Amino acid sequence: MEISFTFSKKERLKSRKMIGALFIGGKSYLAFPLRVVWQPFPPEFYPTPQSSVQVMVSAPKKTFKTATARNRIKRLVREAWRLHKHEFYLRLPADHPPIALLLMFIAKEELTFKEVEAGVLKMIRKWEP
RNA sequence: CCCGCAGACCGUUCCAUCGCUACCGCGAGGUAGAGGAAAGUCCGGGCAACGCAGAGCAGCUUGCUUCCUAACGGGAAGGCAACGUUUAGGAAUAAACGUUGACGGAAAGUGCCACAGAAAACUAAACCACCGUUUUUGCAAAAAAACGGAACGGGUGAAAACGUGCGGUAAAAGCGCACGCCGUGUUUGGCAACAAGCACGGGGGUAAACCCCAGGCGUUGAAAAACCAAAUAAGCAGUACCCUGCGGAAUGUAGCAGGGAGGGCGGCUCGUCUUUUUUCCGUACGUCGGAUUGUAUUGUGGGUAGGUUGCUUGAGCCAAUGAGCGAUUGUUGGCCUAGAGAAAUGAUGGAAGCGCUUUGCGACGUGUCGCGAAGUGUACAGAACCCGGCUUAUAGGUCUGCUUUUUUU
RNA sequence: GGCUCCGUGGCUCAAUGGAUAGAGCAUCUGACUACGGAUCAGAAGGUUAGAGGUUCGAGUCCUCUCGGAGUCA
Repeated sequence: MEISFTFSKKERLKSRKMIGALFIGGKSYLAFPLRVVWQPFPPEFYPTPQSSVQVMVSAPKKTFKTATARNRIKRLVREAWRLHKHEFYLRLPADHPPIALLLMFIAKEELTFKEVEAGVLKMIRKWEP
């Protein structure tokens, strides 16, 4: 498998409907400082996902008041995912349906890139289909 | 020079690696990519949809004048008021400079003004003190009581019925006079707010209490709106709801048997159960035609998921020059400068710049400057249709003007 | 992105522009009791979210800021 570090529009979760479904019925687990929520796409889902994994990142407004702080957190998490997502792809069975993935940042203060990267690696290790 | 205040402006840069969004290119790749507040949403517009004869009422909102502007609750210039400082005056007050001002109307009306005080607003009101007359007491001075005069003084209060001074009087009072404040009318100056003069008058505060006067305002906001369009509901249009035989009725429109087709149940080359529409009309008497209702299905329709447009060339930016005290604006030339959409503009590493602290060396005017080292800081904050303002946040720096103090000459 | 509302002791709420902002629960102290509860008496606890203004006087009226809640597909 070719290792790619890109993170384009196709790999982002953009469907409002799928996001709503995630919050209602997604499976979740904790990998501090992240809380992971995920769910496979239903087979008849339209528009058909272009990638085997679609990811979104969120940071709560309650702990990070300013838009700048939230942007910073989301960029760090997205950057860590971009650099390590190929490891997740290796753990994914070939015949598995496409999945939607939500990474919620739940720490109370801003962390460094190293700490966020460790969290993303932990999250990939803990994932089980 | 330092500090402070006011105003205007700037508000990090470079390299490497891995990325993101848009556009261009067949491709390799190339080009562009947050702000002064992008923020708060406090105002005003553009734009869009819907509504709309005209006028008024209600509601909301603005409030010295003139000007600027697409418009504004914004800005400019001016007027007036309050406060501070200085000067003049015996004082009320005036002038100059600075700062601030939601700055129409309280002599249209209504309400309110706690406590204290005699009285908080009817040409009002007599608590103490003041003055006169009468009576009583007393040698007298005077005291007490009654009646009357009188808002000058005291006291209360945030505020006491124009202010200061002189006259006047038994004592007093805008009662009279001079100066001053204020209102109305009028003349002059000014585009106007307003100012000055003259005449008449006499006035508590509160309109960010009700209210009066004058001006303005249709409603809803890009989740607006237009287009394409899975799904699904209503509506509209079309099609289907059977075949064979027997047989009843004519005052009627039904029934029976078999077959076909669909569905359910039972381990199933069968069996069994069930459905094959409802209501009505007829000039038809053929088991025919029409209407209606229901079901199924096709099309249409509608517009959800999703997509496209709106979406960045605009009251645009820069420069020169003309008009204006100024806000602003005319002309000419040049430029194109983010366009995302659960939401891009980044991450990591390394340099540099700037500031602060500590410290070493040198210079001189002895607390500053220059050079070097170490540590540390580098803010507030992220476009969401677009503009014009206001308000709030902000490390550090630059420029201009000014007050006071200190030091030196 | 737009709109509406709210903010008063630890909690739940009052207060017409007018004295030192009041009530219940909770807290503390004392009494009662062998002890505790209940009861009785008393006390403490407030920058009325913050700042500025109007007024003689502001929790209340006006402006701005901060925080919170709700609502519109």
